[in-house]
Amino acid sequence: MPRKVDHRERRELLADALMRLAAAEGLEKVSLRHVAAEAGVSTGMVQHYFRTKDEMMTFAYDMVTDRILERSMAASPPETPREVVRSLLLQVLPLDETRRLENHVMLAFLAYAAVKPSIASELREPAAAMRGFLADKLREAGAGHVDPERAAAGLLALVDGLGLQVLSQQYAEEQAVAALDAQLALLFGRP
Amino acid sequence: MPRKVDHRERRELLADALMRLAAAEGLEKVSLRHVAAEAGVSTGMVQHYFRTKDEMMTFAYDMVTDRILERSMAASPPETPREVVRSLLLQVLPLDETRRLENHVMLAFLAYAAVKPSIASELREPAAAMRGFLADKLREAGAGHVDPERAAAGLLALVDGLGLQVLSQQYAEEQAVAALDAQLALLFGRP
DNA sequence: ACGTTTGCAATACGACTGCAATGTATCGCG
DNA sequence: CGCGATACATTGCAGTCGTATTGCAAACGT
Repeated sequence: MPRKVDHRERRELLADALMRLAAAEGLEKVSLRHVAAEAGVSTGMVQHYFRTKDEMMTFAYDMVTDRILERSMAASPPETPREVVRSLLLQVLPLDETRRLENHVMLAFLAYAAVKPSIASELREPAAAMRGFLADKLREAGAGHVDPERAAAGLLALVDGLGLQVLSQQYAEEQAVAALDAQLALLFGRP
Repeated sequence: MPRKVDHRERRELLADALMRLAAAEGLEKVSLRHVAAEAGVSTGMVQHYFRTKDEMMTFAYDMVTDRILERSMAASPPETPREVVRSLLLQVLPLDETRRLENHVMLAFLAYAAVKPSIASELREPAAAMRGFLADKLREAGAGHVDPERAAAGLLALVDGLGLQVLSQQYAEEQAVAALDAQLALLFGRP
């Protein structure tokens, strides 16, 4: 049995347990032992697949960003640029359980990255990519009277902030969607 | 000597040490001993003024929110509603060292509150107050074509998101200010 | 067939944690 | 002048943490 395991699969199993734990009890409760218990395995196995805790953490973070991008690309049949922009931004908001989990992990990692410059740099590249993609779509949509780059950055900051407020239960999900749509209406005009 | 100490003052001294620690090394490094060391006192004294760690944490959080509100109220000579709005929102962005510290603490607490409903509820009230205040100013300014409540919520989410990105070094300070001004221009028209 | 590698379990270690208990010095008050 | 309350300091405890070490069974290469 031992030789025949998929490394990637095991690591994702453990990272999923980590996410559940982080979303339910906070990042501070994430320890090798707790992750092992949540996943129903021994702590030794966790150590086998992640040599250090930091390795486990960054793997989980990378997994989350990958999944968000993946999902954003997936659910996009040929639509107008405006619809693409909206559906992408909706993928970032915590509107269902998986996205809630992802937002929790992202938030925890952002708080961590705010203090560890090494993590912060790793985080900068995918964010810039997404901003560029958004800006292109905005240009296509021809929201002529605003700078696309700035508008893209503003939209991303907006959904980040909205996600923050939804997670901390200051704001309901529908209100967040409404706020996003209001901003899109401001940029594009009424649909 | 013992009887003649100002309780509030001592607690703020300790909370300041906590903030410095949280901003420099992350919330996870905040422990009774570290706070004591940072403040240059014994851990016993910390225990004397905060019976539990949670008590210390919530005090620090309350202190931060109080200071932000205080500062927002203070630096407001009679101005146009638009200027009031802008200066208030600028008070939230991490544009100098004290505000950077405060943003760090707020971020860490938000991540914490996303998991502890009890903290989240304590956090909801001042946020709603600020939103209401902002909405009033927007009404005064007569940005007629948008719902003031929604615009206020959107602006707060925007500065939250911008703060997040500035802290995690994805975005420079001037860019954040520019993004805010762009949004204000969108709402109010060119100054 | 067999030794090496891989997958995992169990345990031990030193550092650190929040917290309680205890001791001691200093003040206000009767 | 006492005497209780306040303001600390010191120490100890039970627990958790990340990590290193060791052990062992199963699969593979030869």
